[in-house]
Amino acid sequence: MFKKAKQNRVFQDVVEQIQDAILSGKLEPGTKLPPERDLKDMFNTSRGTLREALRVLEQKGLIEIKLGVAGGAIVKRMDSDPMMESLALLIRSGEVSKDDLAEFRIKIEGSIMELAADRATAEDIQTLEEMCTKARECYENEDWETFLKMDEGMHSFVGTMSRNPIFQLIQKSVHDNIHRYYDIYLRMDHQRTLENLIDFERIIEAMKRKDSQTAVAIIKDHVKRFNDKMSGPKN
Amino acid sequence: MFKKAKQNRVFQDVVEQIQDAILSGKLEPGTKLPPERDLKDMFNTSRGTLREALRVLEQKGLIEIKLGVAGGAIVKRMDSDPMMESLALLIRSGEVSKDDLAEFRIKIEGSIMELAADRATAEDIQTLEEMCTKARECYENEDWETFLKMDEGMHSFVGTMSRNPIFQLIQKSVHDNIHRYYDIYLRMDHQRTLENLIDFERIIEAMKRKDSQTAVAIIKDHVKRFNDKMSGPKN
DNA sequence: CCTTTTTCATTGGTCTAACCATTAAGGCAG
DNA sequence: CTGCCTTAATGGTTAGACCAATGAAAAAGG
Repeated sequence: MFKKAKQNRVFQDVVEQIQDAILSGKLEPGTKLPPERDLKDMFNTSRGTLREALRVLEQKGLIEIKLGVAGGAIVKRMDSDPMMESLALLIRSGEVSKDDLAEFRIKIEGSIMELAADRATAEDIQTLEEMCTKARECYENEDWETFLKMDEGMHSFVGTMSRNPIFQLIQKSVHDNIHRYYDIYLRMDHQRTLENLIDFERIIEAMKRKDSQTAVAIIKDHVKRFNDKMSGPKN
Repeated sequence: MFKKAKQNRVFQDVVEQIQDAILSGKLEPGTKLPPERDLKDMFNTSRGTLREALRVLEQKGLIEIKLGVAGGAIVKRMDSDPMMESLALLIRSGEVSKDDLAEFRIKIEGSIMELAADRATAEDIQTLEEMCTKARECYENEDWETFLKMDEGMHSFVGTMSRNPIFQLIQKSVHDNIHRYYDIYLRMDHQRTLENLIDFERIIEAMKRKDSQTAVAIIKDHVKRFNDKMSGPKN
């Protein structure tokens, strides 16, 4: 029936005022807020309290704070960093297991691939082909490090092709956390490397035929094989 | 090649130390941290700086701070609140549109339903049936408010049935944000109310037959119709 | 006149020391 | 026993000072 009466913490009021100003567009990204010593007077508070508010806003990803004479709090454009961090905390705290993440990744990469294949333009496919060609060169030159980057680049580009920012940021969050905590498994043997390459070549072919379901099936299998590799050694 | 050398902000070091202690399990949920005046001595810092660190940890959802004599910082069990907040900020800042969210919801509810239908136990289905029966009673008594709650409850329970915490928390985040910002569209006419009910009754039947694909198709169509309703009036 | 070095004012980061506000627990009056 | 009151612990806030980083202006050098 009732909501808990709001806590009367001064810094929270400051946070809300600045946050609302940013979200309502009154403060656009790039705008510099007045220096702390001015802000504290505007809000009629102390510098310590004001700084607690700024700390919260910084953590939320709404502002960025720079040092020095031309420094101060600058309104930031929102990105997926805060979301990546919350997901990372859920993983590291054990609320989310490796298998949960693996299962989630199969589904989400499937959904992304379906959208991407349906919406692929000729330019998209060409870009993807070029990345794939470069990856093949890395494979033949046995440059595994660059190969891994190209591989991740292709996954990421498929996310872009979905034309949906939520999928993009979720895929970014998932990949970021996989690289951060399951890095060991990415050092794969060469057979797997070749398999990855072939997967993407087949996906591109399917995209050209506008055959999204085949593309989805390939990527799901692709992720599933990676998960199996990951499930073996550890945990 | 190189990463930006870490900023030497004292409070960040305090945040990292406490965060690592929590994530490594040295500090379990429910543990009470020492009072600020003791902590500041342990970290050899000032109270202001320590409080900035606590503010960040509070924002991350790692601790909860209570007032009064038995108060202090208590280690919290991680939940989806920080993620819901980041998503809310992305929506409110305009980085994510209503249509993006709608499209995402169709895919994610489909994935969730597939898992839920595949893993449904007899008890799960019975619980869902009971919720559905209650919802029908609300419909017949024209108690629309309670009906909405039951409807959301069923969506949420399907999330639980997926047995995957990531899907659960993402669905929670999406629903929370829909209710928060698109509340108007939830006041639906009675025809739609009845449609919702029939959808769930059909989903339960499909689950009983272990026919996950039909269940997926129904929920996707269900969400799609809601989205169409939502797309009409505003924005 | 241009380039390099130095100076310096601005701004965030930290510290100290006090006082205010909230709350649980125990004591006391009825 | 009930209910009010006091009290001590603890977070919340304030004020004022100094430190550290940084970019811009001034000075020095070519």
